[in-house]
Amino acid sequence: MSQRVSESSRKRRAALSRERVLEGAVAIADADGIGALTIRSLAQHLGVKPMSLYYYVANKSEILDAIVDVVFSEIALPTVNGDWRSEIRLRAHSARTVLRRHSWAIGLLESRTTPGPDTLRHHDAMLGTLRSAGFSIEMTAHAYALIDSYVYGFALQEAALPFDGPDTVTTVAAPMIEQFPAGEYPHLVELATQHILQPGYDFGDEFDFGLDLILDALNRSIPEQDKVPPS
Amino acid sequence: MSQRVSESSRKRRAALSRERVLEGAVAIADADGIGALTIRSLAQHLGVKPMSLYYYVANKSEILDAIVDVVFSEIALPTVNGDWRSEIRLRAHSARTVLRRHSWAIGLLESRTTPGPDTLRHHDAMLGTLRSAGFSIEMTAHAYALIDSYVYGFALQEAALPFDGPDTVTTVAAPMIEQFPAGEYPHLVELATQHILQPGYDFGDEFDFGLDLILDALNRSIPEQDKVPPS
DNA sequence: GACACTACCATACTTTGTACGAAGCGACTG
DNA sequence: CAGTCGCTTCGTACAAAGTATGGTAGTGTC
Repeated sequence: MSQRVSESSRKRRAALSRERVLEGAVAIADADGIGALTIRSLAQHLGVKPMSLYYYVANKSEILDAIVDVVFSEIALPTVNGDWRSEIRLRAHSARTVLRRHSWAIGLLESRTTPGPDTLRHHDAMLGTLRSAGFSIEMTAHAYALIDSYVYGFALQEAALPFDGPDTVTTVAAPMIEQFPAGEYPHLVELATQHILQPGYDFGDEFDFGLDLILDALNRSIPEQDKVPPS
Repeated sequence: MSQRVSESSRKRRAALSRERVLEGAVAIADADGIGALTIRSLAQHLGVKPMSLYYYVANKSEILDAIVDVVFSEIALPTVNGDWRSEIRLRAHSARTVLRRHSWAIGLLESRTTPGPDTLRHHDAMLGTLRSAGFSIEMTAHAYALIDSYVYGFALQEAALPFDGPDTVTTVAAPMIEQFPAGEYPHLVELATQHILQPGYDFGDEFDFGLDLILDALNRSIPEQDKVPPS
């Protein structure tokens, strides 16, 4: 992470590198959203001129592909040791945390169809854990599609929530509800006033309910004799 | 909602309207992706000049908000009559179908935080169905977060699949796998060669497995005396 | 000293969103 | 019938963004 270039070579600034470009891209997207990530803003962030970046990346699309892979690299990998449910739960929580930190990544997933090496490594570890737990190949496909759908979908919903930074549920949702045409959305109002707007409610807490429900139900589908006992 | 302008007024072209603008926007996004949707392309599609659109929409962001709402309006609403599970299943399938037709919508969800009227109506109907089925308010919140996470997440994964049009799984996945460093992703290769690349496999079929698993598990969580019997 | 290689950059062109203001046209008024 | 008003459409222009093209400065090699 430090420069080993002689001080004379480049005035004072750390040398550029593909990694520094990607790091900078993630930093900008985290701070100001993916919309603020432009070649020019990234160059400025790095203290160079726009065209310099093209020495390290072919184009902006490649940057987007690469930072999605960076995001995957931050998600903790499950291992094949130990209880499969706690392993999967751990990586699910890790995925959610990472996707919350880089919430722009979810929107990118839809358009990026060339998975990077870290993404592939990630999928492979998940599949390995499920197979070792005793799931058949077919069941592994079912389970993985289910688990990842849930994790990504939950992250997507969290990202779409209108409160992110200083705003709280109350400051945003309450005025919104007041604007509803009277009686137009009765159940939405009921849920909001009687549950979501109550002090202490946190949408993020819903995550564990669904995750455990899914993992428990999946556990029931492993034939007894194939089950790998928790170590 | 119909034109009361005399035929002479505008040469031959149908009169512009906010609806026609949004329809056009959806058509372009469906055909060539959300990236192809520009003010200029949309204007050309409608046979007008770019600046004309700004009479009906404030800016492009409003168009994006609005077409997300259009997508929601296409999803079938569940009713409160009948078996809640089949109602929810129906709308889940509808949602998946619609999100497949408009796969660009998923990527937009993350950035659009101002739900439109059709979106709200949709949520309200879902909540109503769950409440009528006998779920407590708290349980309804759990269930809805779970169901929608799954549906959106599944749609997101489908959208991210590299094969969409004429490409089949085989033509895309097979060469991809061959490029893997040998032995780097053993479980991925196992799953691909022994299951996914087998004739007849369709990722879309995974949807029902997860959906039924979730609905059955949720059903178990309704207290017996609160259950509303299927009509 | 010629050369090549690496890392960075100046210029300029294209594509976008959109601000600003005007023009066409039907309806209504006098 | 001229004038004017409001609705709808458009011409022009500019700023921001991606990037093609072709440098150039520094460093090492023979």
